[in-house]
Parts: sequence; structure tokens; C-alpha cells
Amino acid sequence: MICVTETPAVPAKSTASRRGRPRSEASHQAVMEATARLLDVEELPYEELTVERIAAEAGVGKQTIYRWWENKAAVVLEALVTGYVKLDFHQVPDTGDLRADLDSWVEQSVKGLCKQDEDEGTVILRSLMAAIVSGGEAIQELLQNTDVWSGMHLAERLRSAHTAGELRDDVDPGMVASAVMGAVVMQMLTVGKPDGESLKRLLHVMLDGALEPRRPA
Amino acid sequence: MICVTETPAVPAKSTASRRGRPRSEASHQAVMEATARLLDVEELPYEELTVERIAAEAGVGKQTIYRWWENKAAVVLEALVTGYVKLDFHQVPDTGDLRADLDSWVEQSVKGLCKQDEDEGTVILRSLMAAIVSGGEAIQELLQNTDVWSGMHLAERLRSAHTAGELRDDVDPGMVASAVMGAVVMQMLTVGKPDGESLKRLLHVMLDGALEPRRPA
Amino acid sequence: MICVTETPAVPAKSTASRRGRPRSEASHQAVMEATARLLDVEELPYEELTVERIAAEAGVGKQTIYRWWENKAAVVLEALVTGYVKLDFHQVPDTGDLRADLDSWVEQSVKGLCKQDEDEGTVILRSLMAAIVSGGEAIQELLQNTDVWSGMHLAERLRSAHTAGELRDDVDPGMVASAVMGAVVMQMLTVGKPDGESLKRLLHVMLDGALEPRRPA
Amino acid sequence: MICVTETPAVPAKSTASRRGRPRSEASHQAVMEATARLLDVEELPYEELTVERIAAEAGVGKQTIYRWWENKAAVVLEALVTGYVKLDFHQVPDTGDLRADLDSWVEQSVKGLCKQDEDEGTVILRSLMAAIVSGGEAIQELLQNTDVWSGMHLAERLRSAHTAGELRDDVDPGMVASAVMGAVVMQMLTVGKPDGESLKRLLHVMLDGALEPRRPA
DNA sequence: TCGTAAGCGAGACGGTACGTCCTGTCTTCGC
DNA sequence: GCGAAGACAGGACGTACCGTCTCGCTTACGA
Repeated sequence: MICVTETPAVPAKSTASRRGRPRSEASHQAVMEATARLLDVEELPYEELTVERIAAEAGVGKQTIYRWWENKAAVVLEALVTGYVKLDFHQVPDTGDLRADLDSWVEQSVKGLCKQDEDEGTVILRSLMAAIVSGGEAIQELLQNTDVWSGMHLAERLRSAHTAGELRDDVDPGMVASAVMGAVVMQMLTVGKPDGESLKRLLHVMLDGALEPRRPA
Repeated sequence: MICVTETPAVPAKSTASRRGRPRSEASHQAVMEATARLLDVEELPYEELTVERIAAEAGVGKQTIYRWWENKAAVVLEALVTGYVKLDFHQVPDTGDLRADLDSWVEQSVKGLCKQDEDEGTVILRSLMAAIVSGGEAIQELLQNTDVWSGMHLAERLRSAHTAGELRDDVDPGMVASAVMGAVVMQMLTVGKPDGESLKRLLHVMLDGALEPRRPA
Repeated sequence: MICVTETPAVPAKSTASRRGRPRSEASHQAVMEATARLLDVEELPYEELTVERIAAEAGVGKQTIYRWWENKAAVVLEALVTGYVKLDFHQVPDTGDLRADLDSWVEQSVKGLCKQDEDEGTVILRSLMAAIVSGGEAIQELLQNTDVWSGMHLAERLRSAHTAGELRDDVDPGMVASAVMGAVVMQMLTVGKPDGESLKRLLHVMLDGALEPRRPA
Repeated sequence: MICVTETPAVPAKSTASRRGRPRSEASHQAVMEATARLLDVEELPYEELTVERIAAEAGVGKQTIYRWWENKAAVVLEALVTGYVKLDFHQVPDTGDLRADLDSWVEQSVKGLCKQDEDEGTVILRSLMAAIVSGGEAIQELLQNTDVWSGMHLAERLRSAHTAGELRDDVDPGMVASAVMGAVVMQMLTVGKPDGESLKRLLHVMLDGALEPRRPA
């Protein structure tokens, strides 16, 4: 759900073959998978997800993590960016009726997020935000080249809606995806428990517009 | 910018007078002011803002903080809730033209947020999100009775727009405020630097609606 | 076996009662006992004796150790200084014949030190030297006010020998103890395995003198 | 100052020529010289002298060190053994009067060791002891075939004193050297700062004997 | 002359300890 | 009994080394 144009992260080191032992791709993967496992399976919230735990889970030295990632936030973001961890949103159905499709998408997603006790459903979402919010300059730079939401299925559905003429010609479907996800996610985080009805109303505002239609014509 | 219906925070201890020395209102204020000073003036990011630092800055014992607040998130949230710290958003002008007003609001706000180097402008915003995202159950409960954005001037402007007939009758202005703030804030956090133009386009989607108006009828 | 005139270690903090929670004597003792247990019972060599292990063994936070001791060397030295750990030297018998007494002392001590496999017998001795040699300025200062060997029974025996007229009037029994212990310990460390016979010859040199007796007469 | 009968260190690999690239003598020397430079010139204490630092200083791969030496202690000991690093003891003069010669030797040596601030003078001595005390079995075995002190000029002077009849016939001059160096070195390490006067008195005990000469007959 | 086995510099690897920092609790005092 | 001070147990941090490993390259023997 996060799109990165390219991921240098490390200064690229110029030419092809460098001296010394090359980076272990196995370790790289192990770290990503360990992070995913801890977030997804063990549902550790971001603050309880420690670099030491990731290293142990991955069977990797702590230094190997710090050698390639700036901090915990960078690890978690990469795991989300590259799809090792997936946010718990459902696919958006495509019946041709965008409004109805989004309504059922919201309903399904909320149902999925709330079936667990307490707020476990939003653990990954919270971790994503925590990583974005806490990561230093490195994360900010990464986000420059990244559209956090455009990898989600919602964005795809909106693009197809755009070509199908369901959306106004003059709106960017990516922009709509950002607006929808931003509003929806923020609502989920700033309200105790996600609530399908209010989310749908929120959605409708964005679909139909808030302004009295006479004016913009 | 955060609205709380009531602020018990601590179980209220039933009746009026308890035994022993009553809570020192001076200490309470000192903590709030210290938090505000550290966030606003020193621009410490949330992770560098420690309880010990707040206590020291406030000239208060650490226990005094833990006696009245659950954790750091609760302190920060209360400081934001009760207005000791203010988010760096401008007031929304009221010329009668909501779209133009919001455009200039966005422009002014972005200008304010970006005048500092790097991402210092969003420090408080990030702290708010960090507190929301990291806080435990107590913060979740607090948020149940709270509308994070309805205290902002934007919400007021939208309410007046609603009564003035600028908004559609069937939309809740509070809902619109949530949608707008959610989308705007999320956009600010998930792209490296806030960018006035894209924020305005985002805003217009929400004002005019994303759907092709004729088609769904 | 190490004598300290006084052990301020920490700047004394002036007057009697200070504010805040006072140092926990229980923790202090726990650290000393844990150190003794690890050195004496588990026979960990100095390099494998970590601060973290001591803290864990003592049921104490690591910071509590670093609050009161400069480093590992200081902890180990205090444990030796204050008698929580004892070097594996036997008592010196007192038959009135100093030479014979020292011979049997050496024999007994070497037997004790060598009964274990490998070099476990000298673990504590090695730890003592490691602490002395590795400790920084703080340890050097501590040693200024300390006579490492004068607490051993050997020193006492030599003092009684001095008053009994067994030693020359003009020699300081403490000095003799230092010389004997220095030579013996160094021999033990710089030779693979302590060897009773060569130690005894070493001892006799010091008792009888190395010079051809005519000369100094 | 350390004498080794032979220095196989590595199992000798039987016959003369092995296949493959032979050991680079240049690297060997570079390591020894780097070690000497770091100990002698930069006066790094043993704990701050790391294998990585030595390798870097020598322009050598770390593995090249571990291929030929067991550990840091072995490297340092070989550097001391083979004279790349020298202990800061002066030569013993030979005026025919051993006692006076040793007195002036002590005085000169202490002067040399104390001219630097703090305890820098004994850095190499401390490193020697640290290596001996910390080194594992390999170092113990090495020490079996080695007399740490017999390479020093003191040993030579004592041997000549022995043939000149200055020493008692029945004492082994090597033994005396061990006793003297052991006592002197230990004194230097266990008191804060070496002190010429007490060292001389220590020395005199060993020259003249501690026992009352008439009594034991 | 060439293959190949070993050594080489470089540097990443799994591990582990370090010393610092912070959390949330506790234990003293003085008010 | 609150509040400031500050020590406590616990535990994560990010750094530094250790000793091993894996690269591509070099060296020099033996076929």
C-alpha cells in the first residue's frame, strides 16, 4: 500500500562489485519477515516492537539492522512499503456503482478491524503512523518519493472508476484515494472504535461534495 | 483543537473533600506549561520529550506527574486538548466564499508550517499523532468523548457556512471538518513537505465531490 | 587481603540527611555477594564476568551498579577489598620457625590452587590483577589509600615474627609481606602452573638475602 | 624481556613447503609494528587496543591476524617477547657494587616511568600483565616455555654478579631476577604511583634477607 | 604455463557487552 | 498526606568488538 519509485536507502556505492563481503540478501529478507511476523501475527504494537526483538526473531545481529536501516521506523516502513506487511483493508468490489462499492468496502473493512477485542485491529495502522511520525529525516526523505496509499486496492478501483467515467474528468483519482484514505484512517485513529456508519457519511461527503451544488455548477 | 466533554482523567474520587493535602493546582499548571514550552518553544519531537524532562522543566517531582496522568501521551494530549499547545493552523477567513476562504487558509497554514527549516513546522502535529497512536487504553477512552478537530476554527467556519447555506443541507459540518482535517493532516504527514497546491486540489475534491454529478443522479 | 583506610568512593554528599531516597544498602550488599558468588562459586574469569551478569545475579538494575561504581574493576576490587571474596591462600602456621612456616604455607597454598583442573585455582588472583590493571584513574586513586596485601594472614604472621625478633629489626614487616606476595603472585601468574619447589626457593632468597653475606655484614 | 625457547604458535604444518601462497612476512611485521606503535607511541591501554585497530593500523585484514594468532593477548605478548615493544626499565649499571647499581637502576626507572602525567608510564607494563592474565590456554602454554623476565638486562647483571661472587653461591640468579622483578612490578602496579624510596627498601630486603641472620643459624 | 590451493585486504555477518537513557515505582524528607 | 528529590528494577537503545565468513584478487607451488 505504499509505493516507492526506487529504494536506494544506502548511497548506492557506485559501481557494480565492491570489495569485501557483499550484503546478505538472506538477512535482509529475514529482517523483513521477522518484522512482518511480529506486527502481523504477534500483533505487537509499535512501541513494543523493539529492534532487539526483530534481530532475535530474524536470527540476525543487531548491528546488521543498524547497518542498513536508520532506525526502527525505517525497518517498519520498508516492511509496509514492500508488502511484507499488509494493512487490514479489504478489496474494493467493482459492480460499476462506485458509491455502493465503497460503502461495502468500508463495511467489510470495519468488520474485519473490529472483530478482534480492544483495538488490535488497528495495530498495523497505528504502527504505520507511528513510524511515519517518529522517523527522522531519513523517513521524511523516503516519503518524498513515496505515495503511501497508492498501492492499496482502493487506488486501483478509483483509477478504473476514472476511466469508466464514474469520476469527474478533472479530478486525479490518486488524489481522491489520498483524500479518502486520509480521512478514513484519521477517523479510525482519532475515534475510539471505527464506526461504519460515520465512515460512510464521511465518504459520501467526499463523493458528492460538501458545497451546495448550485454554486460550482 | 481537541474537544472534551468532560475531563476526569483520574476517577474523580467521588465526593468533594478528600483527606490529606489536595492536588496542587500550581503543579498541574506547571506541568502543562512545561509541556507546552518544550513542544512549542524548544520544538522537541515527541520521542525526545520525556516525562523526566517535563518534570524538571516544571520543577515538579516525577511522581506528581504519574499521580495525575497515565503516561506521557496523556500529558501531551491534555496540553493539546486544553489549549496550552496550539496546532499551527491559521484562522479561516470568512468572506462568504467558502472555497476561496479555505484556499487562503491552506495557503497561509502551509506558509506558516514551511517557513522553518526541515520539518519543524509539523512537530506539534506529529506529537499529537504520536500521542494518539501510542497512548494505551486510557487515551482511547479519552478519545471516545472527544472530537479532536472540532475545536479548531475551521469547524466553526464550516458551521457558519452551513447556516449560511453554503454547504449542502444534508451534510454535518462537523463531519466535513473531520474529513477535511483528516485528509489535510494525513497529507501533511505522509508527504515530506506540505505543498499548498496539492492540498488545495485535495480540498476541492471534498468541496465539489469526486463523482461525476450527472451519472449517479 | 586489601586494606582501605576509608571508602568514600562517592563524593560524601556533605551533611547527614539528603533529600530523595537514600542508597539501598540491600542492593549494595546484593551486588557484592553476587560478584563473590560469580567469582568464587561459578569461577568465572574476569572477562566473562559482566556487569549485566552481576546485576542479574544480584536482582539489581544495571544503572544501580553504574551509579555507585565506576566500572567492573571497581566492583571487583571492592568485593576483594571488603572481604566478600577471598584469595585462595592458606593461613600461615605459627610454630615459631618462620622459614618452616612459610614453606608449609606455600606448599598448602599451591596444593589448594592446583587441585582443580587447568588454572581454575588462580581465577580470583587473575581477576584481582585484571581489575587492578584495567581499572582507570578511579582504581588508581583507590589503590593509593590501600595496601592490597596487608590484609592477608601472611602480613599478620610477619608482624608477629617481627615483634618476636625473628625478622631483622630494620625491616618493615609490611614491606616484606609486599615483597613476598608480589614475587609469589607474579611467579604464579607468569608461570603456567604454580610449582611449590621453585616458589620455596624464591621465598628463601627473600628470607636469607641474595647478597654474599660477608659484604653487607 | 621475555624469553621464549621456541615460537611455533601455529602447529608448524610439518614439512617445509606447503602449497598455496606462503605467509606474508610483510604482514607479520606490519602487525607487530602496528601493535608496538599503538602501545608505545599512542599509549593505548590494553582494553582500548583492539584487533580491528591493529589491523587498520597495519593495513592488514582482520582475518590475517586471526589466522596467525589466537587472540589479542597472543599478539601483544609476541610483540613484547620479540622486542617490538620494550618495557620502560633502564639498564642496570655495573660498577661492581650490586646494591648501589640496583638502587640507581630503580631510581632511573622510576624517574622514567613517572615523568609522564598520571599513570601513562606503566601502560606497557599493565598491558603485559593484562595479556598474561586474560589470555586463554594458548598463552598459558606459551608461558610454560618462557621466562618473562630473564630477557631483561637486570637478569644479565645478576648473572654477572653471580659469577663475580657478589651473590651467594647457592642462589640461582634467574630466580633472584624473578623475585626482584615480581616484587618490583607488583609494587608498581598495586600502588598508585611508583615510589623510588619504597622500591629501594623492598629491594634491600631481598638483597640482605628478611630474617634475623643470627637466630636461624 | 597454467591450474589451483592458500593467503591477502576488505568488510558484512551473528553475537554479546557496553554504558546511557527512560519508564514507572518506591522511599526518604519537608511542608 | 501531598510534593520535590532521587534511588530503584527493568529494559531498550545505539555503539563497539569479537571471532567467523565470504567476496575478488594475488601469489607461487607443482603438474
